[in-house]
Amino acid sequence: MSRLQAQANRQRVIAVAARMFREQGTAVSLADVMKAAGLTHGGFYKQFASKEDLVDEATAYAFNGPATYSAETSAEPAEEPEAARRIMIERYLSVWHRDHAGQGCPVSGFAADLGREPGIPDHAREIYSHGVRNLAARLASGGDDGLAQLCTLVGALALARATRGNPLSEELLQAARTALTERDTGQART
Amino acid sequence: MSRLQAQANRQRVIAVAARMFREQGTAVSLADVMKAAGLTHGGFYKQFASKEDLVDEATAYAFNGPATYSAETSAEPAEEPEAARRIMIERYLSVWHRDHAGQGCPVSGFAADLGREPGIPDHAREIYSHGVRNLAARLASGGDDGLAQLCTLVGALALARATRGNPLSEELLQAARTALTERDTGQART
DNA sequence: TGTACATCAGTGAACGCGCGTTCACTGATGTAC
DNA sequence: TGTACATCAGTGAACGCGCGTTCACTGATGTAC
Repeated sequence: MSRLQAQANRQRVIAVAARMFREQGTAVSLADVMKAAGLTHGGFYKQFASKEDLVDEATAYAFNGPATYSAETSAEPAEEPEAARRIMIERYLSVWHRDHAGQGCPVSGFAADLGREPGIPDHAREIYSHGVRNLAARLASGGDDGLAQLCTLVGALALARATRGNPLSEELLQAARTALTERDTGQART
Repeated sequence: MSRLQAQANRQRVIAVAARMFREQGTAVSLADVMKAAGLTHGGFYKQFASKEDLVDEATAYAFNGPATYSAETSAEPAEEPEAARRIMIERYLSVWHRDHAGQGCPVSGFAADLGREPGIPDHAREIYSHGVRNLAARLASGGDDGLAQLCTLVGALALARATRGNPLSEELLQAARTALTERDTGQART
C-alpha cells in the first residue's frame, strides 16, 4: 500500500469504471466496480469524492486516456485518408465492436446515459461533445459531412446492440457499411 | 371502481409507463409510474404480474397501441411516397422530437435499454425488432436502403439528445437532415 | 324491485435487499530525530 | 543506521433510503335470491 500503489489502484478503478459504464451504463453499483477492480467498496471514498466524481473521471479516461478507441483507430497518420476512413468504418461497424461496448467507442458507450438527464456531471457532457466533434472531424471526407456519417455509425451500432440475437442485427451493420462506403465511391466523387 | 373503470386504469398505467420508459428508461420505479397514473403503488400487482410484465405491455403499447409514433407519421397513404418520406424525416429530426422522447419514436426510446442485457423480456425484444423493420420499410425509397437511413435517423436523435444544451445538438439534426434529403435529390435518382 | 353476500380494484404499511455514503479500525509506508 | 510516531489507503460493518414485492384491510360493484 505504498503511495505509488495507491495511485495505481485509483487508476485501475477509473479504467474498470470506464469499461463497465460503457457496457452497462453509469447505473452500475460502486460495489461492483470496486469488486471488479479487486478492492472492497468501503475504500472508494479515500480516492473519490462521490460517484459523480468517478463518472467524471471515467468519461475523461474513456475519451482521452491511454488505449482510447479514437487513439487506437487513428494509429495511421493522414497519409491515405480515404483508406484510413474505410478501415475506421469497418471497425466501427464490426460484430466485435457491437459485442465489446466496454472497450469500444465512448460516443456510443455513453450516449444512452447522457440522453437521460440525471446523474451526469456537466464536465462529462463537455468532454462528450468534444469527443463527438473530434470523431466527426476524422470521418469528414473533404466536405463537412462528418457529423452525418457519425450519426449513421452511432445509430447502426445502437440498433445492432438493441437487436442482438436477431439476424436483423447483422443486417443493420451491413446496411450502414454499404451506405457509408458506396457513398464516396459511386457518388460524391464523380 | 367498476370493472370498466379498473380496466381503464390498467390502460392508463400502461400508457403512462410507455411514456416514462421512453423518457427515462425502464429503470423508472413502479412507485413513480403509479403516482403519475394517479394511483398508489400497492395496487400495481392487482393488474400486473411483475415489473417485467409492465415493460412488456408498455413496449407493445408504444409500438402498436393507439397514438403510436408510426401511425401518426403514416397518416398519409402512399400516394406521394417521396413527399411522405421527406415529412417523416423532418419530423424525426425535429427539435420537438428530440425534447419529447416520451411521445416519440419507440425505436429510439427503447434502444438504450435493449442495448444493455438485463431486465428486458424476450417478447419486448421481438416487438422491437419488428418495429425496426417496419420503420425501415416505410423509409426505403425504391431500393432496400431503409435500414441505413433508419440508422442515420436514430443516431442523429441519440446524439442530439446526448448533447442537448450544446449548439452541436442542433448541428447534428441539421447534418442528418441534409444527408438524408440531398441523398435522393442529387444522387440516387440521377 | 329489494335485500344479503361475494368479489376484487385500490389503499397503505410492511418485507428484504441493494444502493451510495460514513465510520472506527488496521497496518504498512513514509517522516522526524 | 535505528527507533518512535504520524499518515493514510484499504477493510468491513453499519447508516438511511428507495426499490420491487407482499399483505391485511376497505368499500363500492356486481350477483344471487
